[in-house]
Amino acid sequence: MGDEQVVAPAKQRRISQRGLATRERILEAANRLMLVRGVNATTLDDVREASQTSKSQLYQHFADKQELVRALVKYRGALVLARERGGLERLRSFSGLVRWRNALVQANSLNNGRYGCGLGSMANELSDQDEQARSMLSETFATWEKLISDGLHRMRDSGALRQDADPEKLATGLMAALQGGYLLANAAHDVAPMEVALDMALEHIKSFLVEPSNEPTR
Amino acid sequence: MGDEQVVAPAKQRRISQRGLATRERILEAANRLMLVRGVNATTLDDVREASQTSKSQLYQHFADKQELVRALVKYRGALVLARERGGLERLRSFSGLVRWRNALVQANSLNNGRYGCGLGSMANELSDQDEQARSMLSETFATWEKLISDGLHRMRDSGALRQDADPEKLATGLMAALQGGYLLANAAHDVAPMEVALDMALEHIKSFLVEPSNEPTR
DNA sequence: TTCTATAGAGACCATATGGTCCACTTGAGG
DNA sequence: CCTCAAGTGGACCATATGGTCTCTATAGAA
Repeated sequence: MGDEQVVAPAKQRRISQRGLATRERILEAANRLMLVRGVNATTLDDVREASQTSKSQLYQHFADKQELVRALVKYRGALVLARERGGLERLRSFSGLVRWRNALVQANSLNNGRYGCGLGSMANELSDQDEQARSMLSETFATWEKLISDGLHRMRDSGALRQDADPEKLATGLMAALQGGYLLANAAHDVAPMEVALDMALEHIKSFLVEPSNEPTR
Repeated sequence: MGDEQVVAPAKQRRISQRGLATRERILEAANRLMLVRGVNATTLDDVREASQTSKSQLYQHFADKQELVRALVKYRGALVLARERGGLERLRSFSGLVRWRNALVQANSLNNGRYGCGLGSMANELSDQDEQARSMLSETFATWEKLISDGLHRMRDSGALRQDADPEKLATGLMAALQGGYLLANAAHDVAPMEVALDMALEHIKSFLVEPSNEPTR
């Protein structure tokens, strides 16, 4: 052994558009089903049926269920981060934070609080079951928090936030309030707790504003 | 139909000490296993083995797995509420809140952030799967929050908290921070996020103190 | 058009898991 | 001591579920 890596072109399997589309369809179906039923309560047969594919497709694209789940963690993480980048990368003021809050609350209220956060629920279910998934989720949360803390840094640099504000801690606190809010809202089937939680976190951030604004929190 | 309820003594099955002990053993084992593996990932055989019982015991005390899970929801709820009553029913000052925070953080740090809150994880897994369980969990959260808000009410009545403090909202916010903290800590395998989250909530409550104390947050 | 590798359908398999059943044991009341 | 219901052990069953395999269809390169 030693040179087969050089000689063999790694058996680079060609992948067609059609194949890619199928893979996408599977992930999309898994995403939908596992959000409402949870990962462990969703069977491969459910996914197969919902994605209009066959067993062989599932196993052509994913080695086993665990791999599908891990791919879903990436997929969902990418979705959430893309959405959040849209709402956070231009964040420069407290009112921007309020708009961000309102968007999350409104989206969740459409489900009456149900289902919670796609990342949070996976984290809960997988953290003690799949170390690799846990690690990816943890990184995704970190990236998400960074989007927030970057915005807070911009606010601090521009003088909107006081110097003694700690953007990293504020971001972690806000994320915890968001996740806890999702969880309580899901248990209550009511967005209200999520609103209260986010408002608390925003009030706390507000207390670091240089000149306390009179903007309504909602 | 109409009088069988009056006539029949409801087939009141005698239950012996021995039987009760077995039931307890089953619940205790289910509690332990399902906390670390999750409900759906724990099999009845796991529970049977861990509780040193047999299949017939399981089905003598619980109609099916769902009933066992519902019993566990009650069991765990009672445990948590008993523990929390101990820490909260004498709550009369901000420093009491800090002690409460410290106890939770220390307990969780023993697991390096793992496992999260027994109620929160069940809520996440069961809310979209078992309406009855969800409803019980939601009530348990409400009772838990009430323990907190009662304490805050006492603080407000005694003049420690300002009149414009809203104990119910503060309690919900604190609970969300706690649950979100558990979740992030579990994903990170590190208590730190939980500490930050709780500290944020406590800072927020502190901002309602009549005379801002200089007590350290930890 | 022909050839070949990928895409796809779905029968099939092994096992895990929830759930049933029956025979045996135990213990408290008569 | 006898009796009988509660308690217990564990074999057994049906099915769900993850996973494999084989045969066919399709599409792009030559």
